[in-house]
Amino acid sequence: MTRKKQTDRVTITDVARVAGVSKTTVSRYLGGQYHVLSESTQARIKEAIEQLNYRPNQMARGLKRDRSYLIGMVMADISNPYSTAVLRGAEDVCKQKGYSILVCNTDNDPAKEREYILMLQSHRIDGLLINTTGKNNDFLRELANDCTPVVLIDRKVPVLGFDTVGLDNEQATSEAIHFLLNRGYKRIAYVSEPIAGVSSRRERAAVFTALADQYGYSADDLYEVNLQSPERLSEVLDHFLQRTQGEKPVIFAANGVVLLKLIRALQSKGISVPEDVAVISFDDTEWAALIGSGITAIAQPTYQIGMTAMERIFQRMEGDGSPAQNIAFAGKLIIRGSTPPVV
Amino acid sequence: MTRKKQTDRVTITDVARVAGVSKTTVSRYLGGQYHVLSESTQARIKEAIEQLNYRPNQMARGLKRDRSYLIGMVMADISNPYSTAVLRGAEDVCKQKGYSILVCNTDNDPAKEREYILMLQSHRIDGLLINTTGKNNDFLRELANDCTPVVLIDRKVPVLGFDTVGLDNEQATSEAIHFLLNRGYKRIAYVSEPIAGVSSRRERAAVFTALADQYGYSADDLYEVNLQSPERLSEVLDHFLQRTQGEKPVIFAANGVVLLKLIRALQSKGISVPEDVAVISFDDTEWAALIGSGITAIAQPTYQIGMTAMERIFQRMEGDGSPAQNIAFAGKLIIRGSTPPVV
DNA sequence: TTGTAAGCGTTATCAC
DNA sequence: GTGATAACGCTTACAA
Repeated sequence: MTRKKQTDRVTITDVARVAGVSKTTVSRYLGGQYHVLSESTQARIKEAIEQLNYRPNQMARGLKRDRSYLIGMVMADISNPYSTAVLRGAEDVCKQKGYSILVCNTDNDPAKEREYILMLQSHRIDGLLINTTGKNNDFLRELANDCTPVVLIDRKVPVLGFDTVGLDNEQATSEAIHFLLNRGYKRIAYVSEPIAGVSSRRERAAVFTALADQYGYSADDLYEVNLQSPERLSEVLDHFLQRTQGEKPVIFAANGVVLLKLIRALQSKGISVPEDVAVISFDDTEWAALIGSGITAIAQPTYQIGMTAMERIFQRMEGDGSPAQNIAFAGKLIIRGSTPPVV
Repeated sequence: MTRKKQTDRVTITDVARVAGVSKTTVSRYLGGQYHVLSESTQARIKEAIEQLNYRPNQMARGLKRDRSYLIGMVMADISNPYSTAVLRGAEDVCKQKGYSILVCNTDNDPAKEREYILMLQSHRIDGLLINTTGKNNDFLRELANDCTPVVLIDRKVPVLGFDTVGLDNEQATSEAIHFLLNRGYKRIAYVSEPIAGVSSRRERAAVFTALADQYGYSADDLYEVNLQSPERLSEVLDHFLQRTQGEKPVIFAANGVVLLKLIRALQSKGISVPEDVAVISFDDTEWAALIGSGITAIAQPTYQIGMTAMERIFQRMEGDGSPAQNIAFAGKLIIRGSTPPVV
């Protein structure tokens, strides 16, 4: 297999030579300025390009035009199906505009987040989508002085003038809790990953707390668990279920990852859903319907979130200077067998 | 919020001016050639860079050095957890080397695959990871004439001299079938997505077929289903289960996505696992353990597949001209409740 | 140890 | 309609 040297790549100069015109003319053709080109010239250039299998060099083009045709996407956890669903929406918009996406996974590590953002800046990305770790607020604030449009996904950063796209956590959480209350549940636990710094977690938890007094369940049953340590979740379950005095308990998982660990913990303890405890969760994962008689879940319009976020980027790139928007989509409650009416 | 114009970006010239040295000297500093720089010069440059918050422009650097520091990753289905797991492995290797990944999702559409590859070539990616749709063989073959290292993931392309990284499908399938036979199963159905063009599907199915005569199960129970149409899967189940004359049947799902649809179909038909039918599957998805008493599955070392693929890319970039390698990792059978011994 | 100058592959400005 | 030519921000001979 012979390998062509990179430097042997065909350039606009080659095309110009073969077509018998100047680089400028070829460049005009590439730029789609057909109205200033004669038919015959167009035809000759077209042929030369095909014959040579020419592909314009985006680095050169980008250097000159001060655009990279690259969008950065920094996600806290790419393994979360939420992230890939958002990515798909974002990508479809990008593709249509001739842009490509640089994907970075921070693993919820703020240091990685900073490093990746610096790296992306080096590539002169034209836009940046961030699902932030929530622990780089000062650093992110500096991005605001930058020229590059930034859209935050799911997680907001206080004070900043960034566009934000995500779920209407207030509506979704409230709807879910009212649903549980209507079904007759009086003892509700809310289990979340660590809330500090992550706006969506905070917003959801706040609704749980705010409605507690009003509706007579205990705000104390808000549990933060670090999912790295399974013991903690086990303790939380013991603590909560022990407190349920005859009343049917329900556990509200703050996202799909929590739900996964929760189900695992319940199974290992021999606790049945929904006989012993009811379950409801954020994120309608692909497998939620398959667990037992199905897990009641709040579905997010993830694809649309990705699309919308990317559309904001392009609007900003095209000069939209309006104040930062906060776009929140409604969640949809999918009722399944894990939350039967309390008899 | 004031927006800096892109053209106001600080350049190496600015740094040189502030530090009171030439561009060349700054470039040497950036390139890490500290041995040719005086301590005081280094210090002044360092300070200037920090003061100005300078980030080198990768497009300019890339144009000059004929390297983009970009790797393309073209996946047939980014929604598949397999893809993101591979991505994580690939990304960790990249990050350490200062490279970034351009992620493209083809949705198993050959046209999209071609478009994305052309786009990536335009960006002059330094390496390309492809999990191909399997329907662009001629197109892919042309990539071999290119200078850019290509590594195929999971799915091979006939004849081509590309490095390949994936599962040892022969070993894994064979091991799983022998496991089923040892457990006493005599009626085995293998359910796969359309096999045409996808080497991993072909390899797995071939083992199922090859062992059929030898071990007395029917090679006719190899079913190809298009997962877009749920009816087809339902028909397959009817057909197969009707054929099982008193013998305990087991269904072998060719990957995690098939498993998902399979479980859904079984549930909607009221067929119990493992009472009515046993189930085994490729891909140890995060939820496999949670379905009923757990689904027996063949785990792939996905993270390692991603790492290894990316390492091959870098080895090729660094001049390794050895013949194309075919790297196949062993799968690991995770035995759960869905395949009890036949009594 | 440092600097000058050419050039990477494009596009933009100006001329014809 | 078309073409010279000068950038874009960087690296790299070659000089000093």
